[in-house]
Amino acid sequence: MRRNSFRDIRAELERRIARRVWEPGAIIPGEEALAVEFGAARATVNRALQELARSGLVERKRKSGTRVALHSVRQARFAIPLVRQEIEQAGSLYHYTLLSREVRAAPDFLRARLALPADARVMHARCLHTADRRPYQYEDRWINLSAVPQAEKESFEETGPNEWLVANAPFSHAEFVFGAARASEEEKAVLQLPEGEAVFVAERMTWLAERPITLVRMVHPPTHRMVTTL
Amino acid sequence: MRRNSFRDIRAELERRIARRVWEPGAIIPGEEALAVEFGAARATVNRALQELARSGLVERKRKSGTRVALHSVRQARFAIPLVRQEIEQAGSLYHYTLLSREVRAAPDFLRARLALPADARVMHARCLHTADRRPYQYEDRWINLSAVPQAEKESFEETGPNEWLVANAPFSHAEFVFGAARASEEEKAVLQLPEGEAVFVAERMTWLAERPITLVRMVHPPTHRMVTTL
DNA sequence: GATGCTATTATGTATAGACATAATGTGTCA
DNA sequence: TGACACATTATGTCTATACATAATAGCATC
Repeated sequence: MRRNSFRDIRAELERRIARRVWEPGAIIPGEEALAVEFGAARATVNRALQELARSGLVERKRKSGTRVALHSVRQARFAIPLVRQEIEQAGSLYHYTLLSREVRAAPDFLRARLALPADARVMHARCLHTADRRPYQYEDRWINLSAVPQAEKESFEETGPNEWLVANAPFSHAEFVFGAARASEEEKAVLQLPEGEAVFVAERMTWLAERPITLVRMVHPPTHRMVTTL
Repeated sequence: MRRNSFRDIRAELERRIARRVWEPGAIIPGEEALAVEFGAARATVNRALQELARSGLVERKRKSGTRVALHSVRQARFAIPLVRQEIEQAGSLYHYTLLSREVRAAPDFLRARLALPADARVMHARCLHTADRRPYQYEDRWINLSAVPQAEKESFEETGPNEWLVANAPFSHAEFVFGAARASEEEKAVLQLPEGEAVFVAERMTWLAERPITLVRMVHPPTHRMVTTL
């Protein structure tokens, strides 16, 4: 019969926001008042409110207080699966091919995007992932060798850099960019697309504690769909 | 010169994982031991570790302890802003135009996707959202009038159905689909795109407690980027 | 009236101590 | 040997208290 766990408090606050007990934009009672109401410590209420703030349901500002977000800018989650898993879960046959692998100085665009020093050495790998022998994803990857020096010893003939990095170079922070584009000549050739076809492009940059790890551009045929639920 | 804030501790733990002080899969010292090491309370260390666990960098289990995650299969979140906010936050001028509005029987494809009965009546609205007078998003929306009957009274001349629905029809469940495609004739005309251009397509279906509310197809020019961080 | 200091206030964070809970190990008994 | 109760242990959570910090309002000053 405990009503004072931070989960219970969070759930009750969510309920009140959903039922419009507190209108969007309205200021809700302070931590102290809620603590009294729920018979809990302020720290417990604080935890509940912090989680609501993180999920975007409320906005908090010192001195001002906590208010229900105006346009509940809700957040959706999507999983970041390995290509292999994604394909095998769909019941298809996965196959990986390394197209090229090269160690070189970082090109300017890469240095700019990952904030690398002028003399940075990187690995550039291009790969193709197929599902049932049909092109599924063209992977164009850059790895910062000063952050992941062991990568230089890897051939990536059997295992792709994606799987290798997941197992050997954890990351703490990532940035994703999704978009559409017309297929470049190279993409058209690798993915076996007709002239002028559209492609779905996902780019990912990852860092581990401020150190840039990798930038990858993943290009899919236009049949590809990224699905997520809320 | 305090090194005992939970942020400092979290950062230091991230650093050690990054530098392989603790290998992936290895068990790291317990909260008590870390608290002594950092000269902080156990609760502070706990908070740091919980955040690392939430971001997927470590896995925690009672009694067993905390270990560095092997395959950090992770989830990213992305915000779902209103188009207007998205545009205004970028410092651009937002403008909305209703292209068409029609009440009709649900077409077959819609009945299939939203599981509507044969006699379902729906509203079909087509809108254009511009940023600095340039086409930004073409919105093709279907609203289930049996779930949201008040929508029939709305003209949607001034306020778009998106904003109206957010304020008037809460949803409990949603499904998102993202993809790329070649612009259709209609999309090409509305978004003023050259022949054969690619478009970024986002579709959203929402339900309120099993009742389908709306299906919307949002089409963007290929310059559009959906960005999210982790 | 504009500027800048100061008090106030709500949230943010840290702490010690306590108890809860889940997973694991261990010993007992049939 | 196997089932089951019990002890152990690391994480999970709550409390009360204290102080930190950001944002605001009000006052004083120029």
